Amino acid sequence: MALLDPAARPIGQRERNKIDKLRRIKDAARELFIAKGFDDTTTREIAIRAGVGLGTVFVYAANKRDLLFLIVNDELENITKEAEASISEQASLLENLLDVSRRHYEFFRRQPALSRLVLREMVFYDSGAQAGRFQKTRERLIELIGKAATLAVMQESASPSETSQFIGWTIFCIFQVELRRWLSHDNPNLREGLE
Amino acid sequence: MALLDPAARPIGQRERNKIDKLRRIKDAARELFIAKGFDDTTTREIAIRAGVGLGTVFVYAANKRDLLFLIVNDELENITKEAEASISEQASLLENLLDVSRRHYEFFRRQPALSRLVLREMVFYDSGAQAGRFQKTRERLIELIGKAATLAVMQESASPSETSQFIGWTIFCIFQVELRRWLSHDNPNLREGLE
DNA sequence: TTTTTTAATTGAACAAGTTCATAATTGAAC
DNA sequence: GTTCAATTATGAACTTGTTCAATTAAAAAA
Repeated sequence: MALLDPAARPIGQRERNKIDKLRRIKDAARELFIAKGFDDTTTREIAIRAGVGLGTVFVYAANKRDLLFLIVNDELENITKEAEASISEQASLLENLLDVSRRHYEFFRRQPALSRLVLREMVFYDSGAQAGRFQKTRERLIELIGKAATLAVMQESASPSETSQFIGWTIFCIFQVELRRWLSHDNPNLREGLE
Repeated sequence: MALLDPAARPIGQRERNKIDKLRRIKDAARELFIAKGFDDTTTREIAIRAGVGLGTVFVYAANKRDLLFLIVNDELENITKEAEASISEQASLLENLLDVSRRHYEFFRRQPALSRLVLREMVFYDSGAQAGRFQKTRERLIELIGKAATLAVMQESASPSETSQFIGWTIFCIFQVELRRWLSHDNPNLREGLE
C-alpha cells in the first residue's frame, strides 16, 4: 500500500543496514569521546557501544583519527555554511568577522575536549577519507573571510595594498593560532576582543 | 698523576655512563627518525641501535614524542639564540624579520621530515619533560620579533596603535601557519617573499 | 675487602590500534 | 525455493608504545 519514493532507486536492506551502522558508530564515538576524551576511549568500547564488531569500526573509518573527523566534519560544514549566509553588506568588517568567529568559538566551546583534539590532529592532516572534506571546509572559510574584507574595501575602510585572498588568509592565520591559545586554557568566551 | 678539574665535583662512572647513554639514544633516534620517519620508527629499533634495553629509552624520555623534542630542542634553542644576537638597529624591520625567518626556514629545510613532525606534535604540547624547554624557546622567539618591531617604530616606519608584544605575536602567527603550508609541499626556499 | 645502600638498567607483560582470513548476509539468477 | 556471487561483518592475531618488578652496577660504609 504505502509506496516508497517511486523516482529514487529502491533502497535495499543492505544500504539501510549500512546507514544505520554508520549512525550508531558515530553516536557511540561522539558520546565516548566527549565523556572520556579521545585517548581514553578505546576502539573496542566504541564497537561495543555501537553494537558492532571491532573490525566493523574500521570499515567505516580508516583509523581512529578519521573517526574523530567523521564526527566533526558534519558540524563544521554546517557552521561554515551558516556563516556564509550571514555575511552582510550592511555590517562593518569587524561585525562580520566577529560573527564568523563567534560561531566557531561557540562550536569549540561546546566541546572543548574534542576541539583540542581536532586542532591538534588537523595539522598536516592530509590522508584518510575525511581529510578531503575537512580541507575543503577550511578553504571555504578562508574565502569567506576574504569576501568580508572585500566588502569592507568597497564600503569605506580601505586597505589598498593587498588582494582579498591574502587578507582572508592572514586573518585566518591569526584566528587559528589564537584559537589554539584560547583552548590551552579552560575558560569560556571573553577573548574575542583580540580580534 | 693527571688530576681532574679540582674545583668541580668528582665525575663518577655513573654519571659518565648516563651522559653517554643519553647521547647514544639521541643519535639513534635522530638517525632513524630521519631515515624512516617518526611513525615507522619503533622504540625497539631505537633501543637496539643505541645499544640499550627497551626500558632504558623511557628512562631518558617520558614518551616517544618527548624523544623527538629531546632531539630538536637543542638545535632550536641555538637558532633562537643566534637570531637574538643578529638583530641589528641598523637594519630595517623587513631585513631583521627576514633574517630571523631565514634561520628557521633553513633549519626546517635541512630536515623536512622531522620538521613536519615537530610542527604536528608541537600543537598543545604541554606535558612531558621537554615541553617546558620548548615553550620557553617559543616565547623568546615571539619577544624577539616584537623587539624587532619596536626598533622599527623607533626608526621611521611607525605603526602607532599596538603594543610590540601584540605585533610580535601577530607576525609569529602568520609565520607559523605559513611555515606549515610551506612544509606541506616538498620544495625548498623561495617563499620567504610572502613575509 | 666485604657489606650495605642507592641508583640505573632491563625485558617480560600489558594495553590498545590495526589487519585480514574467514564467516555471515544480502541480492541476483535460475 | 535454491544456488551462486558479491558485499559486509567479525574477532583472533599482530604490532608497538609504555609500565614495572626484578636485576645489575656503582658508590658509600664498615
